[in-house]
Amino acid sequence: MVEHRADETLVREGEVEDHRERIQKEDELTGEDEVEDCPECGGSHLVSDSRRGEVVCEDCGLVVDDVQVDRGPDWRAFDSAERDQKSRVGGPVTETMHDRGLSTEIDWRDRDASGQALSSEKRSQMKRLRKWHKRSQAKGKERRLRHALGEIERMSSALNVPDNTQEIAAVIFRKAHGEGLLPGRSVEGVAAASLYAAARQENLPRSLDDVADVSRVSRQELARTYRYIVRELSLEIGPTNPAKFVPQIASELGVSDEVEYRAVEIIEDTSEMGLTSGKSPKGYAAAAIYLASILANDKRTQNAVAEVAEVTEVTIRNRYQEQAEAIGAAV
DNA sequence: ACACGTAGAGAACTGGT
DNA sequence: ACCAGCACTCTACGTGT
Repeated sequence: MVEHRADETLVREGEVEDHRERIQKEDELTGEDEVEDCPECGGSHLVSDSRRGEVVCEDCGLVVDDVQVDRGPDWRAFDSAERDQKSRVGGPVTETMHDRGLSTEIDWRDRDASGQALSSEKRSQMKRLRKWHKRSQAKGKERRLRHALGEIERMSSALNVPDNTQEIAAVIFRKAHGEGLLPGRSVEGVAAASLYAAARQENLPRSLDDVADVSRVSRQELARTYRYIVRELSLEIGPTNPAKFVPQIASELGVSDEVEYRAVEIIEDTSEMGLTSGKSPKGYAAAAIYLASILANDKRTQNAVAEVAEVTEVTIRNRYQEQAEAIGAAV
């Protein structure tokens, strides 16, 4: 009864607290902090997320600055030994290439760098080289990896998934591959599931349907594979905290700060009682805002709230009554 | 107009076999 | 791997204020 869907819309009981702590830790690490006002809506909820390299307005969702450059190293070292180990020079090593980008390309054309045809002696030498190069590159496992990473890249670009999330997907796939989770499952399915898991981990709003649409597997297979790899790799996928949806909906509705504040309060209080478990976080947030708008004398109609939150009135009705009862508010 | 309730459909999860 | 059962959401419609 506690969790009956692993869908993106779900909140799992017990994970909420853990997740909150984790988010807090992450925030400390990445230095997520408030900056000026949003040029679009004037809201004061601009948040700089250096982990994702974006400055985003929590009110209207505007990405103010997505080319924020992280000038620091992409690793952290705590002593000099570690620094020696992690520091590196050379081309960027990327997880999205099957050999992490450490490849050598040998052109198939028998031309030298200036376009001149090669001598026959050189030609046969190149032929030998190509043969061994291919053999060393793409035998068995490696070929599958390359196929999968190609898939991840294709789906990522179709879904507008940022590069770093793509890299995370690649890491997840490598892990699944390394743990021997592939036999019996399609490479495409695991690749798609890895991408979906990466998006979930990064809190990117990509639904199962979105990913299934661009993948070569059915939604069902994707969901099954996703659950499987999450379980087998013990991936920590946080539940979606309903409170995350509050600023967006509140600002679109144009309610007072008090409503927003009280809505978050309602969510926090009631989720402690396990009311969010199994419910759609967005619908839950919408209901809290509706209830808060009544309590704060800044009432919006169910219809209006339902519209901006993209849920139905029915859902709001059901949720807000539970919430009202739970916090002992007479409505 | 707005709020409320309900029925039936549909999708998705758990647990059992 | 399939099936039954089930909580949840949605659509649709009727009723009450």
